[in-house]
Amino acid sequence: MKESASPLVRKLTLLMPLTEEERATLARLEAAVRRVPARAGLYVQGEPFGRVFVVREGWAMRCRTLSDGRRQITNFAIPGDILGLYANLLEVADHSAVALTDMEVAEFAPDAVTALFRDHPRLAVAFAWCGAREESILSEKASCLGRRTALERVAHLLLELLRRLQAVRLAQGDRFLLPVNQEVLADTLGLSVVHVSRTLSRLRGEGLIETDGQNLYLKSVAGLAEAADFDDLYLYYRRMPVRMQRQLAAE
Amino acid sequence: MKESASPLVRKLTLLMPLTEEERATLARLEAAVRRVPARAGLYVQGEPFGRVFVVREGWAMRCRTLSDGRRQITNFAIPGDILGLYANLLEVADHSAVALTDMEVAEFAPDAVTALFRDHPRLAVAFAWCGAREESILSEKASCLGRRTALERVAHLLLELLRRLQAVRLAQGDRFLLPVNQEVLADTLGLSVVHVSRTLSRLRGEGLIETDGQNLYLKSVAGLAEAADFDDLYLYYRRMPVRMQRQLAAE
DNA sequence: CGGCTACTTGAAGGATTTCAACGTAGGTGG
DNA sequence: CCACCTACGTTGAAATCCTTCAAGTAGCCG
Repeated sequence: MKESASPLVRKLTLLMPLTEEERATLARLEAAVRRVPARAGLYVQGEPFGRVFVVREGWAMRCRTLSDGRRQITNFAIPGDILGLYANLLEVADHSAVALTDMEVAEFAPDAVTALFRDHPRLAVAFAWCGAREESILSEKASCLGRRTALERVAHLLLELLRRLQAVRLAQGDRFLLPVNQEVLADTLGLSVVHVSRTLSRLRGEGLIETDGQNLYLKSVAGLAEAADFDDLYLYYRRMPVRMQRQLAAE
Repeated sequence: MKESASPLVRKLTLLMPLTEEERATLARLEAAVRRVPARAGLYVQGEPFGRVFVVREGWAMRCRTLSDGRRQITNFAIPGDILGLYANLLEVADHSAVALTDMEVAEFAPDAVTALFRDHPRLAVAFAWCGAREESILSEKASCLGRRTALERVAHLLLELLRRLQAVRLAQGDRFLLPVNQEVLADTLGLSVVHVSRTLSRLRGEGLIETDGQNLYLKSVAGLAEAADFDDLYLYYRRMPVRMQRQLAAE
């Protein structure tokens, strides 16, 4: 793989080797690139979806807002992630996507996804895999919010982000940049800002992490994994089942 | 629609009208029917998925278990729901599916899903819609677990179940049978059994619900919706976007 | 320097959990 | 037919985790 490959290509390559033609198809899909400033909305809960986005640079969040302003961030989107994959299926968005940093995104019409499913079965599977993975991450988030303590949730989130960033080569060893403030973390973790601050202090105190502004260093990945009961199975970083690969090759 | 239509057909019909041929295809898919006793596992976290299931009768749950036994139920499966839709994409299951009651399920090989996607684009969209909806329900669950109080969570769950059961005609007005004990509710809601009991009492005390064993009567759907900040947008009970329908008709 | 935002810390309060006891209903076996 | 057992729901009291309120600090920028 070329070092210049897009984050999406890097991510999908973990799933299955891509042919030159498939790379070219993805490159065409990612041809229309746009910059999005921090805090801009990509799509908004209750309004039509509009377009599909592939994150190439920067972070976004997907969130739901209650009528009194309480907010739950359901997932972060990092480079390589797709936003609005189901735009074709829904009249209006069931959640919002908002840029957390300045971003570079590729955007295309939802119809392009339909065309991809029709003309490129292997890429269709890769996209379906992205959707399945999204669902699995959401599932794991539910088990964090419902059944893990504050300390476990924070440790779990940091490990998840590390693994996901490593997959698209955006971590430096066990270090990465977390470009969000503690209010955003609180809304991700289902905690108050104050308690996020305390919990991070505690992780620092136990020697599990170090922080320097937004720079994070997971000093003991093993210790964090133990503290969080973390198992990365749900992130799907395994090859596609062999049976599936054979089936696709036959087409 | 014939009254004898399967719950899956009833559910998909809400999305788009199905042709006779599509109904026949679904009937073939649901041909191999099997009974599953309560407490049996359909697939198990960490083990290969095996087969895909369509619930025809009875309830199941999808859940994740932490290593110390804590459990989060991520969703209930009721008649018309599909379990293991992504079986093809994953080597092993990221969660378990367990029967909550005696069930009747249709089962088929994951390859049948692949074939369906290849040969029946409209049904493929309908299945993708099921997946998208599953993700949306999970998202809403996250916002319940992370940002709603116990009372709101319980009210929200009851309303969600009512709407979903109504969609497959398994509710009697605002009454339905909830075939689970409070321990299961607790693991769904991210609460303790004791607090579920107290919260249900409170809803009864406020005249919002009545219970008689497992029979539930939502006395004031409006009151519950207000208490829960419930908006059924996330359940996707809207027709497919017109644009999408046109696109498919053209094929 | 003042004013903003973000983070931290202490103290008090509240929501929920845990522990424990009790009641009821259904099922089983003597 | 009754005694016993188990599963489930309820209720009270104490404990805990987390939130809220409040104040203080640090960094940044005009």
